[in-house]
Amino acid sequence: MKKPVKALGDVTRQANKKLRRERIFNIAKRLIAAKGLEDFTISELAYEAGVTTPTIHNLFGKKSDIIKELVSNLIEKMQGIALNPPIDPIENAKFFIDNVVAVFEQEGDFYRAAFMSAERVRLFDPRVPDGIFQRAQQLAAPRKEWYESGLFLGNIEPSTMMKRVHNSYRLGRIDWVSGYIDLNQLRHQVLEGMFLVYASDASPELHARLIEEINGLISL
Amino acid sequence: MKKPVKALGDVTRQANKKLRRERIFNIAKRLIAAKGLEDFTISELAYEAGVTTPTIHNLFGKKSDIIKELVSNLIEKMQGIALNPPIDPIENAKFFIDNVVAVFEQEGDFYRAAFMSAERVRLFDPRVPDGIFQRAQQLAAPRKEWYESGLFLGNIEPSTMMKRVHNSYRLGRIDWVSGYIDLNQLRHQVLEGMFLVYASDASPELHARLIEEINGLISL
DNA sequence: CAACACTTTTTACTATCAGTCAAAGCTGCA
DNA sequence: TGCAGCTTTGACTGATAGTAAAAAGTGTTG
Repeated sequence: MKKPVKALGDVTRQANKKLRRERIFNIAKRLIAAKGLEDFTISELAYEAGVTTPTIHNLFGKKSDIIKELVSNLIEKMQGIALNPPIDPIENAKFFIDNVVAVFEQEGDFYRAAFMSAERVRLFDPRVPDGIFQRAQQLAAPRKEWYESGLFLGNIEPSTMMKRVHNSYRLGRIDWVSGYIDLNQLRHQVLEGMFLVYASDASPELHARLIEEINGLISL
Repeated sequence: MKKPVKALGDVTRQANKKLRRERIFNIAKRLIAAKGLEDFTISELAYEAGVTTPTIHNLFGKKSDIIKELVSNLIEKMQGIALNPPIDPIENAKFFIDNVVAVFEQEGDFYRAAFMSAERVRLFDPRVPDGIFQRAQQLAAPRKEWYESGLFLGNIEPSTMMKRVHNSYRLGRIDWVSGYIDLNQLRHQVLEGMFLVYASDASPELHARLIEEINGLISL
């Protein structure tokens, strides 16, 4: 029985492979973002990358593996968002969506491709306990301080508020990924949705501020 | 020059053809609803229908024509909706969603397949003025009476309320079509969303009633 | 710098998909 | 029953994902 032996130049080879892989992966992102998942073909990717199709399969596995990889990159990046949000609900909402928009703006192609892929593989299935959906939803939960300080009246279940806030973001994102709205409209739509949800259980003071914010959005 | 001559038995033939077509079209709906547009193949449809693929093409044209037909059927059905909704906002919301659920329940396969197809061909693009989206959105507009009678305070633009109400329905429908939620959950989710939007601009009396309704939903 | 050992790419292939065409088969009526 | 025209089918094309094994390439070491 022979031990399997690593190639002598394995470290260098792996590094090179990673570079090649990265170069092709970026082309894949661009193609998926530009044409959608349906019209993204391995053969076109191979052509654009100047290699043949088996090379793509060698580097990435199946087509669905490319999609999976996009998705896992997405999850990684999304976990870096929204770490130190402001205390005020209105500022909090703005902080959240501004962060999201900034991230999307930087790598729009990638995010649109990744979200398309994610929907396709049902990554955001809300029925999975502890799945991505559940965790993302938690981020939308109203803070305890908002109830303690009387900003929120507490007549509506916090979990209900959370779901509705998350839904505002979710639909906005779907519309953006579908190409129906741009990032400005995304920001507008998500903020409007969040403010309206907050307004449904806000103290008179907060309610007045929210109304002002909502009406201010329209004029933009 | 010969006149093209209709077959002698043309009337009977056309009637039979319509029956065959309908039978296969129903199988197509079932397959699309069950597996999604991506995994719906002409060959499987042919196999399920007990014919060969050219027959499918003869009866329906291209695969995209089947999708188009689903979409045009959907448009037709949606135009037939002539509602006579109750005056009270809460009853109005329930009336709306109960109607929707009843319709979806009756022909679930068709509606899921048709909505998938509609998304695919961007039928619901909100940017098209006077498109389906815009017209559907109008149905969600709050009534003038609600402002005149003081049920709604009028601090938030009616058009804003309309958009948010419509969005509640829209996301619920997307989740149902995607298979994430069933019709009961759809009803729950859409009502919760509509009530929360209403609550953001409701008079104290209406607000109290809405809170009760929202909290009543949870226990179901 | 040449030879080796292993990696990487490619050539050539299979299977499945949508879609086409002309020939064979069938149907409804006289 | 015979036939005109409709309907289905066998046999095909071209595009797609994916695979196996031969060919080409690469980093290291003597």
